[in-house]
Amino acid sequence: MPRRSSRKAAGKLPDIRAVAAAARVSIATVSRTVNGSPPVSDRLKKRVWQAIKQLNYLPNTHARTLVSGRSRLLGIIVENITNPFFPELIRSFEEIAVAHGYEILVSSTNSDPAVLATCARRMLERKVDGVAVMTFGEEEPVLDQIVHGGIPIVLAEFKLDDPKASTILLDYSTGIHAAIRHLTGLGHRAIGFLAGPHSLHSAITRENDFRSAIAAAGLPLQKKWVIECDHTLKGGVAGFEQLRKLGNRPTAIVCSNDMTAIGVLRAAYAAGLRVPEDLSVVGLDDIDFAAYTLPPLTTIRLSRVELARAAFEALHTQAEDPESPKRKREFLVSTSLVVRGSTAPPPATHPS
Amino acid sequence: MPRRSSRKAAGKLPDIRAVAAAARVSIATVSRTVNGSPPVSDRLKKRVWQAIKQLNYLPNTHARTLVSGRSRLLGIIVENITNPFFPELIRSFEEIAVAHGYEILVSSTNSDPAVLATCARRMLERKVDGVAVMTFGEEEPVLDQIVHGGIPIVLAEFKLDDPKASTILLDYSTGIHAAIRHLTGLGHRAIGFLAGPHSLHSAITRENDFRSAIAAAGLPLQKKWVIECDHTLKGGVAGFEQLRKLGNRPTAIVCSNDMTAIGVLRAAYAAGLRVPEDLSVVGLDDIDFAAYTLPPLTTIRLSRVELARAAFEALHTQAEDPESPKRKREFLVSTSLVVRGSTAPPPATHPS
DNA sequence: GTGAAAGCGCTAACAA
DNA sequence: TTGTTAGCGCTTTCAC
Repeated sequence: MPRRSSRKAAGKLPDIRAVAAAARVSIATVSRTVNGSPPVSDRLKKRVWQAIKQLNYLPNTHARTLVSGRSRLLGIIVENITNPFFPELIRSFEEIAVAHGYEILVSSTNSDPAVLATCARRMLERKVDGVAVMTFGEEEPVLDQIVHGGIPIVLAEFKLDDPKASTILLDYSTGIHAAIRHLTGLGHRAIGFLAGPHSLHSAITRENDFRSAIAAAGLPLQKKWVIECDHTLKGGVAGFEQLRKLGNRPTAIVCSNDMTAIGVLRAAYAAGLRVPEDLSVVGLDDIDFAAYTLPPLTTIRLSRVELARAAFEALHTQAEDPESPKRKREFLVSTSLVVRGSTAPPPATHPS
Repeated sequence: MPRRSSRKAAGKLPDIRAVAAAARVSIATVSRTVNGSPPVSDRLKKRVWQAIKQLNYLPNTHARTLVSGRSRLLGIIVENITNPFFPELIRSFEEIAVAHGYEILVSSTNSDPAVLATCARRMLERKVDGVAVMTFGEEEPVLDQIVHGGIPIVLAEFKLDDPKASTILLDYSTGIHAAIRHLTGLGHRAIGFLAGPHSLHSAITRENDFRSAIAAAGLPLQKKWVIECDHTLKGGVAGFEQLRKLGNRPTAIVCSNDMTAIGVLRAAYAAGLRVPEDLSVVGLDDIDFAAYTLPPLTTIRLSRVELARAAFEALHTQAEDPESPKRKREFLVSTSLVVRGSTAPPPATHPS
């Protein structure tokens, strides 16, 4: 086995001492070189890098973390990894994090507070440098744990009164108002809303924004046209069924998220209704899939990239520069309407 | 601030020494208690747990890893997290891992060997206890690095000649043969195949299995009906377009994965063709979404749960019990046909 | 059963 | 500029 690693006792990975020995310098010099800490001469630097390459040395992050107190690990806790919105968010977050030399730890709570507690514990044990809590729910009590662990935290739609906490505000209003204007412009006056579970802040905010947009459009709000669903595809199917059972159903439906809207598409098809000719449907999120439903979904885009970027920035600046007084504590991510094929003028015949 | 943590100097998290002091025992006893190592009397055990609870103590995993050499961290490298198959796989893998007290590190290579190399390096630095490589591609050279790092590894569809390596074999053949039998049973004789990128082992295996299934059915293979796509939805759209340009197109199309099949559904709709009346479509994977396409997709199921379970088992047994001679080195995950709405008898009129 | 003490591999003071 | 050394928080011999 003519491998470079055969020089040392087999089975043992090279450590900083091995590198120091090979480069004939002290371990401090190796450490400095690896970390780019200033005072190292080019001559030694070169010798060290050569030894590192030769031995195939990789620094042990655990040892590093132990002494430096920084793990370069970031946690992200999402509500439900089954909803495509979240993998997309995680992916953006990971890309940014890895580009900055961080690793990420992912957890999905499935909206279960007990699971959230476990997640928080796991993050604390692994000494993450920050946690992004993207659950959009009722989380205050458990989060306490993280905050008291002294770890930077960033939340979506939730303010925590702690210097280590930041908040990302989601401006659903802009997108939802645009959607309603789009619909009324098309001639719709009967507009329903399939809401998310009321246990989520975001769901309530979205519903409220819908109500105010309807009011702003001068439309009366039909109470039974606002139905609480659960942000899943199945929930959307069920919600639409409920709406259909009503004597008069709306000609357009706005949904609290895309999965719900896709459920409506599905249920409408099963009921023999054509979208958008017989029924207009609007989603919210603009998951990747939305462009490929049949018909392509008109939806309110909530950029995962922006959200991930804001979350990372909040954590990163807090971790790097905790004292900075000018550190941003609040971030705003906006929404916008994407018009595709699931909306059209209402049928000419009066709706029943 | 009447918090339990106020007893110690603020700002500092309780460590094992603090617990030992509070329980009036040595740190060794605390360690033994936490780890469930045998010789600790119930009396002391109780005192220790009480102190732990009281101080809200969490062991530092990095310190633990440093001394024990085990990180309880498992890596999973996937080909493309954008394909819903992979988030679903990751999720299963995570569930199993967390249930066993492991944490996971996720990486997506996007089929780029350079990224794979980076991933491998990241995993090595974090001292993972094992890596599941679910890229289904050409990876031998880089993987060397992991193997030489002495870390257990499990690959999909790829055998590595190393005692630390295991393999998961995918039995596509069963499912694909079942699909062809289903199609011929329906009356189809003109069957096309939209393959995956030839850079992936799995894509080639799937294509070969298709060819042999066609032969087994006694059908002639139309060469131009086998088209290389790229396992994406867009690729499926393009592949179908190509097929449609042919004078005579097949009455049924089997796709190398579900995303491709969904692309075909989409493209067929755009072309004014009805599925399954005018065209039958079969996918492969059975991603969660497949049940909700319009129409629901008939597909060959490749269980993510089984795959994840096999991957975890391979890594876990190898990590826990490396010497065991009876350790399984090969795992088999099978496939099966799920008949839904995208397949039906071919149109009565002869295909052009 | 329990405790004292020796490190795991590394960074950061402090000296030189 | 470089080297020496003292831990980071924990597990694990080894004595008691």
